Amino acid sequence: MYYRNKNKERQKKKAPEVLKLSFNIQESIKAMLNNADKYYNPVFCRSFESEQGNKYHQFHDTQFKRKFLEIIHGDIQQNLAKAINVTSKLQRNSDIDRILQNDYREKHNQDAYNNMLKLRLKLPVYKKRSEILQLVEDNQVVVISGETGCGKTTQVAQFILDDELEAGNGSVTRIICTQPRRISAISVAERVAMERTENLGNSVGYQIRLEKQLSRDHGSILFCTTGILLQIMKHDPALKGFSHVILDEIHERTTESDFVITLLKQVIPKRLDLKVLLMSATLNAESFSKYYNNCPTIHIPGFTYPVQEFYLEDVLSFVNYKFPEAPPEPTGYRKHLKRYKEQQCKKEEFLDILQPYIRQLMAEKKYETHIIHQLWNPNSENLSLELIEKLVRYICNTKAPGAILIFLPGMIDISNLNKMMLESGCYSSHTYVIYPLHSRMPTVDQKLIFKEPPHGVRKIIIATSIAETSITIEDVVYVIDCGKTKFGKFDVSKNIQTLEPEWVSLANAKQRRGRAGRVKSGECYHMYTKAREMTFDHYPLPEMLRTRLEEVILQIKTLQLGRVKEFLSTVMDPPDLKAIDLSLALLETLNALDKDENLTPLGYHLAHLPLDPRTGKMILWGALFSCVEPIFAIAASLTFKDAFYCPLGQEEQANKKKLELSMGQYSDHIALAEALRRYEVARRRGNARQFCREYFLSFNTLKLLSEMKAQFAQYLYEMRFLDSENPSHISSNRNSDNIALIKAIVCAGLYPNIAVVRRVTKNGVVSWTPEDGSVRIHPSSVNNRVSNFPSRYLTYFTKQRSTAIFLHDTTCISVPILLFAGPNMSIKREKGQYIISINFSETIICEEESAELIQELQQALNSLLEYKVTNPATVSWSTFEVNLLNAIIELVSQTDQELGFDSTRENASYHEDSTYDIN
DNA sequence: GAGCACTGC
Repeated sequence: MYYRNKNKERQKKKAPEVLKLSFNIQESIKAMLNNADKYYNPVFCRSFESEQGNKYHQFHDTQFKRKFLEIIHGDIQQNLAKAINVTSKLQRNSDIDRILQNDYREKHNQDAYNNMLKLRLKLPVYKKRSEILQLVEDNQVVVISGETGCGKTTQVAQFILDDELEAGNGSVTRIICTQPRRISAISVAERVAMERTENLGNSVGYQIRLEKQLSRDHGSILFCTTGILLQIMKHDPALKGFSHVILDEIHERTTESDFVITLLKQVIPKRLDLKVLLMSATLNAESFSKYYNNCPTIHIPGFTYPVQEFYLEDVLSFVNYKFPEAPPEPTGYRKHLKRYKEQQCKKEEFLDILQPYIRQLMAEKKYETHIIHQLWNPNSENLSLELIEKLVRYICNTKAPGAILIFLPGMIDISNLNKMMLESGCYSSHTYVIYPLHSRMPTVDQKLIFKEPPHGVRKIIIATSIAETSITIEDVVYVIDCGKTKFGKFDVSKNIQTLEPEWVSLANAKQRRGRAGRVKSGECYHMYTKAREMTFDHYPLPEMLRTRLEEVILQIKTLQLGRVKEFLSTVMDPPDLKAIDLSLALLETLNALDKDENLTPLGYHLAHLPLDPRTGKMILWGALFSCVEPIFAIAASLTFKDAFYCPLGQEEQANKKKLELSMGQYSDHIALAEALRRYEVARRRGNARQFCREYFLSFNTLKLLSEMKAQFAQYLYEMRFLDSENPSHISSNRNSDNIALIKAIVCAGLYPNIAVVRRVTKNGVVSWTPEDGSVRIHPSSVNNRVSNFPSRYLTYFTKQRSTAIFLHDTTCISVPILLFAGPNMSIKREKGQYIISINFSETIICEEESAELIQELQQALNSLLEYKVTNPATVSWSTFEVNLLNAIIELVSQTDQELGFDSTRENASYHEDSTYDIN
């Protein structure tokens, strides 16, 4: 009874407020809308029937109209057929042939070149040179399989180039070679240029996003990321600019390389003179050959030093360790019951797989009984940092000098092991250096980690899978592989991204082992049994099967590859139809595709921006509303990565600094914008590095983000959505200091990603979304420890299920902002009041006239956006358009101040420290 | 109280 009363009381307190716009705002919206009738009705709200009967919005701009209709009505087969007849840059020119031939022959007289050649001759791949060249000569597609250290990445393109130069075919030879990572594209290009005793930009070049050193047009090799090749194919689908395409590391099965492989299958029959080389690790080379009608495969042996392997059973004989006993029986709670069931499942699997093996070990009597006893314990399959620490100590005490590399699943584990080691007192800084290595930790940007430590000091690196391929530390001799890795997936049935630890694949395990044998023979300690290894998958799941497909679909549409499902059924491992449907539905909601899967004008722009479609929409709004700096900064941070480090042991200080950057706005997004703004101010003053240290930010990331902002501005300028290609230009930043507006645009871009705050607990904030029910705010969000929110609504970009469903980045938004952002709200009249529901279980009660005005404002704004994307142009800040935008600005700003958000800047501003190019 | 790793004319 007491609780019921208390509850009632609570409900009373929560009696819904009725939203009413202030008189002034109502008047100005009315005046504006009256004006609007005259202005926009004939222009905005009419559609026209195109020749094909499809419904499109009215075009004025003929240039955009031409481009757009071309994409809508074209198809790849026609384009390829057309492209074949176009004369390419690669025209035979006997003068060039002769010059390049002499130039190449000349090299053999240089000592430097010949010294490099001596080294190259030692690579295993060199023994197969003539065989590879013959295969390429005889076949259009060849698969080259080879292990690390065989030299294929640096040599194969050179074999082809040198062969053609020598044969006098320089003018018609141009090789493009893709790499999955930016760093490798650059470093391979640099290495190859060095081997040819040239500077970059001659016969060797590279191109990655925001950075290039192109090679000459004839007789050359261009190393680039796979994404760049895809971009090239958008305007040169037949790849007329190239004679050879080499795709390296395709066994990694990135979405991009899988996509390119599928696309090339259509290009090959039309361009019989194009040679394609697919380079892969040995493990799955066969499947690529199969995919290309059993094209020939050539295998190249690798060269690495031998690595001795140990498994859990061996490790237990080196160190004395007891796994904790099995967990207690379940209690009645449902939550625990679920976990208990999971554990039972695991236990059964454990017994099925491992029992026979343990019996065999017993029979062989190779291991002592106490070890066998440990293996019987199902907890031996769980990650034990204690055991790993004991093993590290064992290696340090009994083995020869050499760096130790430890693979762990994630940040928490790295942090815990690091702490454990420091607190044990066994790793004095005179004899040990310990580096945690994670993409979000400051050590990734340090060069120190690659250096050999002073004599008598042992280097210990505690890393995630980042040290498998992305970061190579040469002097590693001992590898400890915990056997697990965190894996991002997309749960189709629940429509949610997940991140959970899983057993690695054999390919990962092999790669980890190989890290121990780069400079001399090494040792690898697997923290799982030989039996467990037998259950590992051969390879990780291809990326295309574990991510959302919006961007892939937009690519399919701009490349005019036809129906999405039809095309995706031709990739090597086609994604789930349900996953395709979910992404198609979202693109339709965003108005990027129409009901028939056709690209809309908005979709056309989103497909051309190097951004996720939601953040793409955000930057279009940012351009229209003239608040480019903060919005572009937020969009770049969300799709690329944010610059905030997680510094071990200083997490609290880092969180405080982030809170400071959020400027009392209850918003991670504002903190992202502010971080980049202050970085740019600091850079102009010459103290950017110091600023980054003080605020626990990554200098490298901020630098890239800043450049990305400029790239967005360039595209939008070319499309005429902006008046300047400089993102700092005053004309693009009239409203950059209006924080309420910034939040409104963030919300409009991220909509329908809205959550409602339910309650604040000791352990953080619990919120609610219609799709998932209860969700948590991630501890790294500035909003996780807020006790009193000015509004109950949050917008977010990333939602991910790990130990719970977390919203990683959040912005608290007021009701008017929510109304502005939600494009499909419905207004119902009930008991004399208007109830606005926003595709969302929460309803907002609104005073009648305000409701109508908001709805009309919404419609006018949507028409404006549609009109603008169809007829790209900037807003003329002196006309009706500006009245409409100002009315919206007023609407979203109004209650922000009342709610206690500080909406205007006092100390800091985008207009301070003026660097605007007024001209 | 916690984010494997990549990428884009």
